[in-house]
Amino acid sequence: MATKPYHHGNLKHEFIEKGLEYIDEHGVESLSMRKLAESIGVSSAAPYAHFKNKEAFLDAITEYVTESLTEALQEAVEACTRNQELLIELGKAYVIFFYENPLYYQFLFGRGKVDIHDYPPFQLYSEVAEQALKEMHKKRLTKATIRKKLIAMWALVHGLAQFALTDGLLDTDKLDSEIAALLCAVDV
Amino acid sequence: MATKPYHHGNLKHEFIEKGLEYIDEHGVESLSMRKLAESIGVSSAAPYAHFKNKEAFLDAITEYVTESLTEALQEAVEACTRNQELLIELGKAYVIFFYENPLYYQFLFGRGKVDIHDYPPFQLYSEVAEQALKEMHKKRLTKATIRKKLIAMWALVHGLAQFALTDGLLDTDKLDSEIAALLCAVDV
DNA sequence: GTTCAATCTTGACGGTGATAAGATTGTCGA
DNA sequence: TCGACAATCTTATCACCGTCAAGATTGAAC
Repeated sequence: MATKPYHHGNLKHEFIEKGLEYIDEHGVESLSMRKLAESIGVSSAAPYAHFKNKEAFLDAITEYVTESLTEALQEAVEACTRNQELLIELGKAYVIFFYENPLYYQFLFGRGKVDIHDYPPFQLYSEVAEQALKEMHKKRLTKATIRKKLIAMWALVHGLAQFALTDGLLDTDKLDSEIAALLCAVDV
Repeated sequence: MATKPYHHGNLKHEFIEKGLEYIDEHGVESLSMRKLAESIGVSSAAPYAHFKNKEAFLDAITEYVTESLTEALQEAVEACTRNQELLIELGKAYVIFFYENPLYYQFLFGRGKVDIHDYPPFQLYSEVAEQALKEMHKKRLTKATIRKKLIAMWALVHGLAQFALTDGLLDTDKLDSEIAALLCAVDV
């Protein structure tokens, strides 16, 4: 029989993976390093060779979730060509990401670790949306106007994500058209 | 010298008050029932005569914060008469509430306990805003349109509150006009 | 004044994050 | 090939946490 090796080999990665899974299922509140370690079959002190402490571990997961979200947005960008569509598709991708993983929203924004200034999803959104806005309005917009529209659109999308967590508020069958209609309320 | 009485007399209230204070200063993450009990000068098991467990205690604080927010909105309503102003003042009150107590935002929405369907601030906002919208448009709006506008406005305001937590994104000197300008981006 | 329920203390339990000390192993240069 | 070294893991332990059971203290009601 194959006894398990003393060195796991990929413990850091498996910890993040299992942590992600746990948060997705039960939320971060009841997550413990010890339970995670046990479920992997490793001692309770093992993770501390890879993460300074629990907070650093959760930071690593935050980074992972943020990357996933950025990728989802990136895919939305690549999947469409027209500028008007682009803004809507970006918003949809953002809302749907959290609609499909409601506990990620709590995890991400409940820890107060997201600094908008250094938040890749917002950076990607800003660049893409700014470009689209400029093309749509043929460069007639001032910087201040663009900034205002960007913040308004992003805030709307981010707020909608919170709504998406509550059942029944957004019609899930028509999530696409719902979001499109709402985004159109902002005069872009 | 006056020895402290065996019965505190108002422990439940003081616990909520101290808990609120602690969350406002340090956030909910490091809050412990024991520390709170000690700071009040009572044994660690004392609070459990008033709260079933820690979660129930935090629920009580949630209720308190929610009430405070509702009152802030109510004051904003009473302080202005014109309908156009009303929508903006409501939004401002909401954003400023969390701008002044950033950790409340994390506490409230990081626990996943806020059910929009039973969230007094949203109910108040909905009633007031719906009334204002109807008067402004002389009853020409369909129910679907009103619903759409309500959700859009609320989502925008709620998203802005998240922004307000990040320094520098909203110009704090001109918070009033900033919010007004952003809300005007929604075609109300 | 007795009784009773509410309130508080003491003491304990299992679970948690974290650290120190030591065991095990892969790696890399001599 | 071998020996050192660093990385990784275990064991044992610590202080802290939420929570409960048992009992002490008290105000209020009869």
